[in-house]
Amino acid sequence: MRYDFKQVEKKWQKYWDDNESFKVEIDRTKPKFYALVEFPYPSGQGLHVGHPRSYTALDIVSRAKRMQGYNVLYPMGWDAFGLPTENFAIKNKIHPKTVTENNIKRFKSQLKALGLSFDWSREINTTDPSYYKWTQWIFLQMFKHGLAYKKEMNVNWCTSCKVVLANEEVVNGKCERCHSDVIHKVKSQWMLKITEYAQRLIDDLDDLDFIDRVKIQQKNWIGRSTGASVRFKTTAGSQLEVYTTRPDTLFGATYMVISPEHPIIEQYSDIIKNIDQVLEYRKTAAAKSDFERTELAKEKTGVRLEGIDGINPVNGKQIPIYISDYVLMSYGTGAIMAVPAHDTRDWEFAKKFDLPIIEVVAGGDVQNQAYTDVETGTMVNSGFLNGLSVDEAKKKIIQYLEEKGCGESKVNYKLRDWVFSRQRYWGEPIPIVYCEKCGYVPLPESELPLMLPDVDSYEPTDNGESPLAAMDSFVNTTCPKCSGPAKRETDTMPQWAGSSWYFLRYMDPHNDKELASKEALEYWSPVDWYNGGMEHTTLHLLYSRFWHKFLYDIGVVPTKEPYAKRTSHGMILGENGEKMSKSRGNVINPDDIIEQYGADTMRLYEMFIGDFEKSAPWNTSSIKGCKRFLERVMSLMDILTEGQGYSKELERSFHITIKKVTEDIEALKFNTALASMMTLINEIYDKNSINKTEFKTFITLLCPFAPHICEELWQLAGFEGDMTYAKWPVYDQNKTKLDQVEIAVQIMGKVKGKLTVPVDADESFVLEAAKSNERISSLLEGKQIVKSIYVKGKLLNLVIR
RNA sequence: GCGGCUGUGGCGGAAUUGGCAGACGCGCUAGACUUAGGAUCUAGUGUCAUUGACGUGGGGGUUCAAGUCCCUUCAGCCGCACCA
Repeated sequence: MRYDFKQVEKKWQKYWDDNESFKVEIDRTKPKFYALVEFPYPSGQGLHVGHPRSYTALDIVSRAKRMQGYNVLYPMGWDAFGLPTENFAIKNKIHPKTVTENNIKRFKSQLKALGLSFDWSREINTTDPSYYKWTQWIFLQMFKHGLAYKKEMNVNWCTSCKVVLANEEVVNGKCERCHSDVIHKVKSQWMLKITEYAQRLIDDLDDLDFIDRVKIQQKNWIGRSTGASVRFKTTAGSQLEVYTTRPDTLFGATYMVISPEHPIIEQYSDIIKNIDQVLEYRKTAAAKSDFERTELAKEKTGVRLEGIDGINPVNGKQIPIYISDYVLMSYGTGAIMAVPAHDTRDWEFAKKFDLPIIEVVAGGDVQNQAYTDVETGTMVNSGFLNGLSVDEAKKKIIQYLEEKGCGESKVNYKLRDWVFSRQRYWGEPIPIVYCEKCGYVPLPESELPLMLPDVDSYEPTDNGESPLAAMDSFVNTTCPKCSGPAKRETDTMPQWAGSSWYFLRYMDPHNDKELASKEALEYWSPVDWYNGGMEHTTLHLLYSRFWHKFLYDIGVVPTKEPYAKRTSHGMILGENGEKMSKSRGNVINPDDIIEQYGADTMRLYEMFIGDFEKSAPWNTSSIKGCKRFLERVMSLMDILTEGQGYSKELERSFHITIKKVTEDIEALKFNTALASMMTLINEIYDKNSINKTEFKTFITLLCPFAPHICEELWQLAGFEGDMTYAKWPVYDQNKTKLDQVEIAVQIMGKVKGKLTVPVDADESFVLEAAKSNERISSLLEGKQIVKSIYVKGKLLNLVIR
């Protein structure tokens, strides 16, 4: 039978739409299953071939789960605020709203052409005021709970986007998006206290079914370290506090270093004799971009603070204090004790400035190289610590510091608070008003959503102000508290705001009283399976876990974690094995593939391309294999007989295939699931007939992968009911087994022959059978069997002498 | 530098987790059908050698048995990076 995919696919896409086949409601008679894929940013380029890999995978899971009796929520929406849209709008003089609408239209039709089983009645859009009302509402709750605060601080500033960037958005000192230089600017910014959740964000990973590399990457990003806080007295009287992970090496501290921004410089500006030189160094450091700062990392620079020294609390020794940009103000206390013998950076600095290097952990050659091994080594030159191991010394020194009141154990995190302001137009307005009298005042919830106004120009400004700042009618307002004159916040939220909670909105997308009803949240939470890209591990995934934990704390959501399971797909590369990009000229347009081969073939190919979790190069000629397979599936109609029940020849193969496909879907092994169906169809053609029962099983197994053709065949074969909710086939473990198996006979580990034996034959039986085999017996002639190893159903290995 | 991952035919990739390496697909070779084929079908396809040997980046080890475990080394990819 001919396979007219164009007609078939159109027909069933229309059928699913007309019947709202995938629409779900709360149904307590069924177990629920919430499958989620990262909603796309509707860019002007349209869908990338990478998108369908993730969407098809969870579509397969969703379709299989529906057939297995689950009430499945598989939603889709648009993460539509963001810079590219705004930049396109500026360039082409179209309102970002219009650009967004057009892009969404295109994306939506592309997704529909793939036959994905989304519940479109739950479609959401982060730029819709009825959506961002609740994004703003969550921000207000954070503000009220002290988690959103405004702070004058040194921020990352992209010189091209003209916008502040979060630490997570700076890559190698460049803007993640446009790769322009990132410089530092002191600006007043809205911040979110993600650091308050650092420990819980680490701890709660333990109970989650996330792939390991996601857990590891999040833990590394949060960067917990344990050490001690130590307060050094100074010759100027006051104290200088440092953080160290190696308090055991305190006797080896021969100098101290403060970061260029450290406030002690202001404090002692009249005591520091070379203050001009110090301020000059600070100025130079500030002028460097992040990129230069890391680029120049090899060569240490610094200036000594003349006229002020630190005093080592364990031995009273006076040690010099330096200012250097290898110490960061944003970590720990912005000051360190330097132990050149046991820290590589301190060692380099000490060599350059000719400072003493005192060995306090034996085992290395500290004049030539810092010795940083903590596993072995004994304390030396360390007074009361001498002879102890590093671990013991740590405990003892902390005890000592606590007794003396000049230090204690301390935990530090690399994670910083989240810079939440953006100086751009196309984002959620921050619902805060500034009043001279009352300070920062939250908008009353009744005034939400605070609508993003139409402005004359949404060009970004060089002075670091949002385009909204130029709009007096928006800016000038009255204080909700005292009714006096006040000014609105004009920065907007970052793109990550709307996506930090969107999975909750899908549960109850049209609710105008709450972000979602208690009932819906209770029923659908948590997301059972969330698939998305590794690139979001330390951005969206971490941010949304943070928001969700906050919402849990204030009693809005019922679970402390949003996602029960997280998996990640590999990238689809260009045919040349490089990352697909316009500049490399290796971009494959999904529209072309669907046009030429059809959506089912496209879906199959994207799953068959390789291990789902690994990246794989696109190969247009390989698609043919999937197309041929579907044509062979269609042609099963030609050999279909009226018989019922599994035939003798195929029964075992069917049970094996059902088992394999069922298990592989759960395990993300879509490639081998398909391979097993290909093997089965090859067997069916060898036999050259298939009956009704077998056919039904086959197309049911294939339906999640290639739904259009299977629906068509379901109808052609005259099967009853809606295929979307057809019963998933079950396998019988006993029927996957053979009565007779072929086992390998090895001599000294090399295969020398094959034997067919009953599946549960014992060793002596097999040994006898082997001996009576002509070839084997000739090899055994004159030899003695020293040992025989028998693995049931697999092999017999004889060790001879 | 730190953390993580990968290395298997001409290509994409399988391998029940220590048990017959190369499933499945692409490509290729030969044949059939055909006015024709970039369609379809059939057979073959790791390498070398006429019986057998060698083969999972290299070297070593454990084991009756290693792609899988251990040590070592090389190559590539990704993430973080002066985090004290």
